[in-house]
Amino acid sequence: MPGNILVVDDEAAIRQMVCLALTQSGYQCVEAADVTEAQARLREAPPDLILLDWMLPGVSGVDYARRLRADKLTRDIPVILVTARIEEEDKVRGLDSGADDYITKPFSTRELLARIKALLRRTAPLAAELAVEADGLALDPVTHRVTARGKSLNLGPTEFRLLHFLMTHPERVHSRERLLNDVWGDNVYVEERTVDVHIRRLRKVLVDSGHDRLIQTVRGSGYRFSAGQD
Amino acid sequence: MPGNILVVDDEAAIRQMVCLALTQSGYQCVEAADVTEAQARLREAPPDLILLDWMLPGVSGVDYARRLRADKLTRDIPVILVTARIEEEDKVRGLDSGADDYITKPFSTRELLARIKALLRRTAPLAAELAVEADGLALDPVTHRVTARGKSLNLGPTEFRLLHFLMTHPERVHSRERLLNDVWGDNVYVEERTVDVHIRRLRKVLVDSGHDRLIQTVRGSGYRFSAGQD
DNA sequence: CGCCATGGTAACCAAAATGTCATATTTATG
DNA sequence: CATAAATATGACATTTTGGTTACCATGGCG
Repeated sequence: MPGNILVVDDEAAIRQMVCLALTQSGYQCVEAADVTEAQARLREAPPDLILLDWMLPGVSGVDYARRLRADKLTRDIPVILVTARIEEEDKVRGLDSGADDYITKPFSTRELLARIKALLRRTAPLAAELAVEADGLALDPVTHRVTARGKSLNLGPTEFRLLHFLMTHPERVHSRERLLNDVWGDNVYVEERTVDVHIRRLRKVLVDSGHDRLIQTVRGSGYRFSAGQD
Repeated sequence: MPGNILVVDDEAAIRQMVCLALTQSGYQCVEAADVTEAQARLREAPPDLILLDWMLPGVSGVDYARRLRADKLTRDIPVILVTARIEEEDKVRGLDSGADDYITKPFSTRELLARIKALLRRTAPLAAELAVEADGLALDPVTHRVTARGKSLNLGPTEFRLLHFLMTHPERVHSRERLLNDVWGDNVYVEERTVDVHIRRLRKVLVDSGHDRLIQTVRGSGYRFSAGQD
């Protein structure tokens, strides 16, 4: 369970308050007062999430966020931008700094924790190169291989990506729209029903080992991968 | 569409002014003069947001905010603290108490409305993902699952939305008209009696675990979800 | 160039969901 | 207790949704 959070804020009081709340909730917290310090902490130990103040002395938070995105090493670390005023909220939202979420000051620790939790849950499975396993069904992104109880299966590229996405984001419903975005990629226009067909093809391959039951239809909503019960 | 706001302030004049502004903007407003009264109103019908005066006779607003956070039932209700003056120290203390935002007296209704709107917008998507539980009946919007004491139930889409709405707005009567608006959506025209049928279908699923008793008929008014007694 | 693998779409079918109505049942009230 | 109003219930027709298959387009490759 990842829980390493880097807090970048120039106000010591805020930093401490946030870190207190975070540690009390079971996260590890590392503080940095500015971008330089943040870079140093980053090199020591890459965090699982960065909480970044919008206003920083020297390089602004937004610019730094952009820089984080540009760097291959930090590209995949989710960022929450902390902004000062409500009025700026909309402005910030429009900017493509690459932040994954925003929170406006003053904020409650409750809201902060909720957003951190939500973001980590959304991105945590993004530990992309790791092999996934569920109920005897194993998928290895590196070797590009899928096995069901040791027996190797043969999937097409799209089915592979689809299964990979589902396995790394289990137990939640994914609308066809989301799947198209996340598996097919943005700015790809295909019919939503195409998802059905690929789900079908995927199930077909899995049916021999009985793993097709892991891919569940949620009528009216989409599909879900679940290793647990029905 | 959430819009139920509890206003806690000992000055009747302020309360009334605020409530007037709120109702004119389409919110429902419930008043309370002190913490005791607030608790009573809270039990009747949990609001979607609480506007809380910092200075209150007896228990202070900050302390009360903390207490709201401690209680599982009220934990997720966003709070705006109304303060007379705000200094750095108070700000930190207040943030620590779990309030989500501040507004300093005197304030314009415009600012108040802006903050309320912003806060509701900020917390709505978060709230939409929160799992709800009452008396062994659990509903998780993310996985789209409903379980009664661990046993998973099967609902149709409409029954799911209906139950979700009822569970997130418990302890209050919902007219058929309101339910049609909130569950079916605006600009959908169906007979009011249709609500009865879906209530019926929902109850049918819940009857095995005995949870059907949580959905109560209020003759002449509508339906109510109540985890406590009838 | 023909073959094959892959992916997208359309068409058809089955199942589920939904709205409405007719009828039964309950409840409030005089 | 009779009556009317409100609600519950079951049945039905219709619509929506998803499963499945067939077919076509594309692109790599011998």
